[in-house]
Amino acid sequence: MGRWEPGAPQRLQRAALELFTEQGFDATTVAGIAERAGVTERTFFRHYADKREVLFAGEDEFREPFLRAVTEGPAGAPALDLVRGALAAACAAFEAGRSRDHARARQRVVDAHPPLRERELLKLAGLAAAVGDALVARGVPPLRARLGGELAVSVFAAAFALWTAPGEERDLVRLQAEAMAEVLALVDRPGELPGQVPGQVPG
Amino acid sequence: MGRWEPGAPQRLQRAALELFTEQGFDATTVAGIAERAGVTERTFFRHYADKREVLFAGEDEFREPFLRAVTEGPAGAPALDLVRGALAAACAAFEAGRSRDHARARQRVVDAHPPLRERELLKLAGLAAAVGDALVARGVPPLRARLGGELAVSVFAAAFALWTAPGEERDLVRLQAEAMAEVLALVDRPGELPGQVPGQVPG
Amino acid sequence: MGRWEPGAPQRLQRAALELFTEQGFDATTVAGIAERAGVTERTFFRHYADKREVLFAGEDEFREPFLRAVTEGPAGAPALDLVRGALAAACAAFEAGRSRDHARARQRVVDAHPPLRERELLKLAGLAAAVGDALVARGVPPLRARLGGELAVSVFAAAFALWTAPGEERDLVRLQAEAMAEVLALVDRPGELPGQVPGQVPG
Amino acid sequence: MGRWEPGAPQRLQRAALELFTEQGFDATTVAGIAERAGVTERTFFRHYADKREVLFAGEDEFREPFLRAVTEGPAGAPALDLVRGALAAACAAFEAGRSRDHARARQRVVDAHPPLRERELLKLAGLAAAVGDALVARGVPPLRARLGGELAVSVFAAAFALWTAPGEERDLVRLQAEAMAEVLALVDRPGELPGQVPGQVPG
DNA sequence: ACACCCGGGACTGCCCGTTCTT
DNA sequence: AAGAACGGGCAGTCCCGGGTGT
Repeated sequence: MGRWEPGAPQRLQRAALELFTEQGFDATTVAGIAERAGVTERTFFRHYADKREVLFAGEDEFREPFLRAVTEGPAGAPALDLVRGALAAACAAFEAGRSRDHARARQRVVDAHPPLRERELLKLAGLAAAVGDALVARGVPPLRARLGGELAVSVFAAAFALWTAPGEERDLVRLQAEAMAEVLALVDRPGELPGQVPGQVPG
Repeated sequence: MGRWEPGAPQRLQRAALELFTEQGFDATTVAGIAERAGVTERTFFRHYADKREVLFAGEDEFREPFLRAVTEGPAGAPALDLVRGALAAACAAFEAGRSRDHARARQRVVDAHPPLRERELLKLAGLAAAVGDALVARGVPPLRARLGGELAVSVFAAAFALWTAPGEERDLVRLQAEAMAEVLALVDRPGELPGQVPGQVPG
Repeated sequence: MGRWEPGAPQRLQRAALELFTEQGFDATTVAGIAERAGVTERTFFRHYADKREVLFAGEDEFREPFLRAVTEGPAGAPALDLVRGALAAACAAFEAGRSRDHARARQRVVDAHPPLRERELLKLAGLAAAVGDALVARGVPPLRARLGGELAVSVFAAAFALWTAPGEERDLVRLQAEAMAEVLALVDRPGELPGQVPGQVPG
Repeated sequence: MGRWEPGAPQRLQRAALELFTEQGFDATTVAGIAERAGVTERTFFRHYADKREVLFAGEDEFREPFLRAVTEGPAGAPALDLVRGALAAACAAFEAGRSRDHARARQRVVDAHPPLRERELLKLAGLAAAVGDALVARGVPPLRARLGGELAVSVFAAAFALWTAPGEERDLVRLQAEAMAEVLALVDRPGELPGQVPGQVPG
């Protein structure tokens, strides 16, 4: 053990989320975050590449399961089924992670500040591209794969937004299923109506 | 008439695109851009809110037609048809704008630099949200509307990426139609096969 | 007039010299200099490229006369005479500049701190090279010109070191003449003895 | 025996020279040098006091012979003869050291980067001062001794510069002799003409 | 709308210290 | 002795904003 309190990254994350919430992102300085965490500004940047990254560290936790589900999905499955599997895996990984309250608090801050939104969108776009590449590796034509990746991320993001909305109690898997059903309804696919969990046949 | 050469914004845009291309985004300083444009650094920030914005000024040209097509689409039309109309309007507006060569050069730079990608994604996300809101105003349920907006932007972005790809010669409308067809194929809608322009019946 | 006290560069120079004298170069921070000068750290770097440069700004005052004396010296004069002329011009320019007390204080600090010595040596080497180039332009062979430039600077530096020594009262011209005489004595040139002003023939 | 590859200093020197050559001094980070050498940044600073020192380690190889030649020169010899002896000793020591190609590569880098030039000049100034002190110890008057030390170093540096010039094939002793002859020609000492090796009497 | 001067925060790099390990 | 891991502290650069005068 060194001379310092361990867990500097966690203290920095916590301090940053608090300060961003209390006074906003712009009004918060890295020096202020570091001070509250009991380290120097220099140490902040040793752990996080920039002021925004402190809210996004470890957000790739659900990236791996997401991609693995595509890569290891059943052979010969249509692209949409691979996407469905990926969404299910991502939901499972995510709900096993941080608490819903923490996710809500964090998302409130991110949604309120364009610089943080930008970072989040970049991460999501990277995930969408990775899913697209994985679909290509499974034999899906490139353009369709790209759109499949973006659709997967859109559905996930929509479900996540609902999950972190105030008052919402339904769980992530359920919300994601509803979002996917809305996509199908959007393109007017008969036999699946919005509000139903896919796979369940009415009547 | 002032003492200075007019057209500072144009000179700044041109200088920025050149320098970003020559030496990369990070290695280019605002002072360098201003110098090449023959103005001071301070003047740069009078015209553009930040270093990235110089590549995105006036990019909302196609935002208005996009939204108007949704707002003024035929009453009672299904959401997907409104989206289709918006895409067509956006393509028309875009092809009437700057040259394809300029778009290619600009897009090369944007794609190569994460900070510029972030800004682009934020603008697209804003557009998607606006389309979603417009769909809501047309009676589409909120979740479906949100996904419809993102789908519209995904399709447009995919078509645009192809349009600016080196060697690609097909026009934007055609590429957008193909992208939309791929979306339908993805969700396995019978009667429309991928690779075909929708409406064209095989054989 | 702006909102701020004018003369920021002068205040910074003065503050830096004081602090370097009081607490040494390393123990002095740029923030401390700026604070004493009543400006921010940012302003310090706007005026001086680095922490050392604050003691060397405007030191080229004697560079121009030095070089001009070589360039405009009498046609056909031997290299050593051009050097002599340059030294005389430099002495004149220097003594017309800041006070001897200031030069003493500044030189004490520079001599005591290797980083400042390095900067000084670089400036002197640049001057020597410029004199060498000027001599080449006057027809002196390159190698001899280079050595002539370095000799000129060596003599000037030696005289200057004496001039700023505590207790020394002789003026710069006199000291420079003695240094030059020592060079001649060193290479054992008959007819000119050290301690005499060159040109004066004994007996 | 430790677990690590031995010879870290050599690997660091090699890596630094390569990187400085490839991308310049400023663009090269200590972390980059350490990575290429297969050690950590911290280890770099255990071996070299700063980023520049890695190119100057062991450069004092010729300092000792240089000074010894002055200290142990013939009693009663004139200062200039002691200087000559020192130069001869330094040349011998240097040519026994690293290869001429390595010296060329290193010198190219040093000459191209002011921070490295500064360090080199400081080392040379230290040598000149030491030679001056040694001359004082041999009875040379202080001012003349100082100038003698600087002259010795100037001549050596000029010869070294030629020796590392591209295409130059003459050896260091020869070049040093020519430089010394130019000094004598500069002060117009009769009986020795420039371009001749001293001691050779013209036909 | 441009010039200039200055403030202030983000971020990087150099360099040093300590502690634990081998 | 040599190295890994972690943190402190300062120099220096860049982005961006405010103010004032022309």
